[in-house]
Amino acid sequence: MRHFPRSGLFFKLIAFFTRTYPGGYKVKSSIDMTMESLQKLNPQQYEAVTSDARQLLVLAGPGSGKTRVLTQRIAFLVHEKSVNPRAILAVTFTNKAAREMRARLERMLGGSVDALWLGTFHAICARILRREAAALPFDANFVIMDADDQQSIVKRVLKDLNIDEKLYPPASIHSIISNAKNAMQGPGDLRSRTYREEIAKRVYEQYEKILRASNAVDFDDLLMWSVRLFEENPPIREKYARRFEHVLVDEFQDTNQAQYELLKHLSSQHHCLFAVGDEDQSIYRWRGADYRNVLRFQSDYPQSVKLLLERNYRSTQNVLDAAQAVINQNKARTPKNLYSKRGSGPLITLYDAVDDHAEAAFVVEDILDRISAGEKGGNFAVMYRTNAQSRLLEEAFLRINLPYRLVGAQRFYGRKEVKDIIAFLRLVHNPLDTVSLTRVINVPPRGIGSKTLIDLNIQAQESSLTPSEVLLSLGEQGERSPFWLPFSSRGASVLADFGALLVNWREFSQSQPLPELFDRILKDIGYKEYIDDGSEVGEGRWENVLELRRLAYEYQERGINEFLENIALVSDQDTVPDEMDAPTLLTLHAAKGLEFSHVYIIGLDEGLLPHSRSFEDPEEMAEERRLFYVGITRAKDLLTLVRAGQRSNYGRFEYTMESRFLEDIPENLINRQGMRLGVHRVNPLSQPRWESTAAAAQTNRKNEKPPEARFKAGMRVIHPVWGDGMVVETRILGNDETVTVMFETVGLKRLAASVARLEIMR
DNA sequence: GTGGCCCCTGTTTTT
DNA sequence: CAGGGGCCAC
Repeated sequence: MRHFPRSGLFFKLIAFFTRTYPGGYKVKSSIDMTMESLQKLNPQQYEAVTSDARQLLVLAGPGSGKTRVLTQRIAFLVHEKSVNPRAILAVTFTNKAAREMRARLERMLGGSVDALWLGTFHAICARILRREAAALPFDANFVIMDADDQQSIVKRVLKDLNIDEKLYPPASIHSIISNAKNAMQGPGDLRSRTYREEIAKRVYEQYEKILRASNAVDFDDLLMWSVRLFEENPPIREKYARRFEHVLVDEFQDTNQAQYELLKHLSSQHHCLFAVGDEDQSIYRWRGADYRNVLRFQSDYPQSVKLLLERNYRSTQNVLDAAQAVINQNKARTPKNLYSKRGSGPLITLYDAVDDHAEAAFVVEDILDRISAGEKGGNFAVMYRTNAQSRLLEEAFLRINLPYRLVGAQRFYGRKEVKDIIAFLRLVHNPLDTVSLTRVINVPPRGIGSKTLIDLNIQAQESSLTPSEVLLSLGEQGERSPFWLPFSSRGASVLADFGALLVNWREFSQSQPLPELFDRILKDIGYKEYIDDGSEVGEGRWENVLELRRLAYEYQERGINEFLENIALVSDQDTVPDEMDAPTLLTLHAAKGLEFSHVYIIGLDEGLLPHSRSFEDPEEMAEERRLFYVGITRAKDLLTLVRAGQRSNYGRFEYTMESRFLEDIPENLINRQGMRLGVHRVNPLSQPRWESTAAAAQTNRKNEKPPEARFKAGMRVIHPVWGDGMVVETRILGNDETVTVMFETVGLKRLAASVARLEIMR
């Protein structure tokens, strides 16, 4: 290894030079953050960043600065090894991580690093496939089918093949297809020893036909086709492999077979592969991730160097001890000894709530108390196993008027109204997209039911066209279209009407920017009237559409293609509103890679965490444990574990058993609170549930229940979270005062005076 | 042939 | 409690 001077003077000196790299790339270093921060690395990190080993495997415990190492490594390569940024490829787990890393690199290197390839596997693959479309069975503006689309394709195929959905659930058939793709298997590679396998194979074949006919790929295809492209086209592979002198991957433990092979292809010329990961944080087995890639890496690259990062910079020792106690129960792992120099810190709280409502109430009240005491809202996170658990939390947050941020792309993009509009846009962009066509052809209802749809498909098939082409012909030529006669007169005219809309939109989109097209579609189909029935729910739906519209605005310059691609590839973490200083609600999966000062993990009950679906399979149980481990290790200072003695699973109340994982945490690290110690304020069984939680929220706020109006319009007030504001309106509702305040930061809010802790300013 | 209504079922995690 | 599918009435 080349010795590398660590003297501060030297670093400051080189900071004044403008360096020129082979290939003409220039970076002007102003303040040399690269070198300055290099000094702050611990010996292991320093070794990882500066090592000359061609293949490096960094096994990094949680909070050990692995992202930092990755970023520094890139900066080091560019700055010290004179590697041209265009010769570097770095793979991150989320788009957000990629964005942040790019920003950090630009700061460190003092210039743009546009030439560096940095993104998720899926985004990188999409980029490659669009570039190399000429060698592929689809063209460059293919659309990407999401999980929903995939499911509906499978359903359609099952219907076409006359297969009973009850016997062969679409989800399970789809997972067979997905697994096959992750293992680089086509329909022909699938075994067919059982009837079930035979079915899956046949569905797979048809499924592929639909994708190709739609000029579409699914998530798994992005990876599979990229690998296949490289396998079957050595010149193309060499082009990329020659370019990428250095390939770096984050979250390596969560790569699947296709991703691993892709990495090997991409680094097949220079063989410089830098992988960072942690077996203990592998939580995506169910989607094909295989932490044994870590072992494969070592046997594929016998020369590779393995480094361990064990020093934790994030958490207190109590948190780490609990985490270790939990993960140590898993066999077959590289033993690590995490240590922190942050001191033992406070005990871990385990709160035993009577039921799920009390669970949510406890969390929210605890957070409110701490925020009121001056803590920043953004320091808090509440984590759970299943998305459904967020609901009670949200209700509790709303009840006490505390803003929160909910993480989850599905939450937004999975909504019907959002999916509808996206489907319209996709259809305009790519009329071959039959999945989208089927989705929206009768939205809002325009008289195109199943019979007409079947006729349309028959017509299309008989003339070897796609349904959209038939539709467009009807739309353009009306009665003169060759397809007019075969339909019933009613069918022909409703189809022609919709076809005409589509024709217009397509023309319109040639000359007009995306937001204009967006508005035009909404107007033409009367979408607002369709979804907004004036109710609160309806208004919410319309607001979602407007939110999507706002997003479309951001893509005015970049265009519809990028808009659709980014929508298809958003990850949950991409949806964290960074600018907002409020507690974060997220699944344990979405929490990977993040950290918070205060972490609450709720639902520590058997069946939820660990989830009941993992009971039979020890491998899955081990993954549940890792998931819990990931959650625990997100906490910097305070960890609070919460469970509920009973919860309403589907409609009915059920008693729960404490999670087995809790037994593994030594008692001396835990401070037990809740039901068992009689801390509960209200007996939930004596009253209706909603009242008990509302009452709990009230009684908890000790004194301030105003007998009469405390506030007046025009008063200046201050809120612990939203800051300064002015009272707009106030009125007495029941035994409480409702105040409407215009805040400088968040605008208009309506608050209950007894709960909101508004302070009047002079 | 379409659309609305009712019943039934079924709950992990997501690029 | 919600979404989807099947059935029945216009």
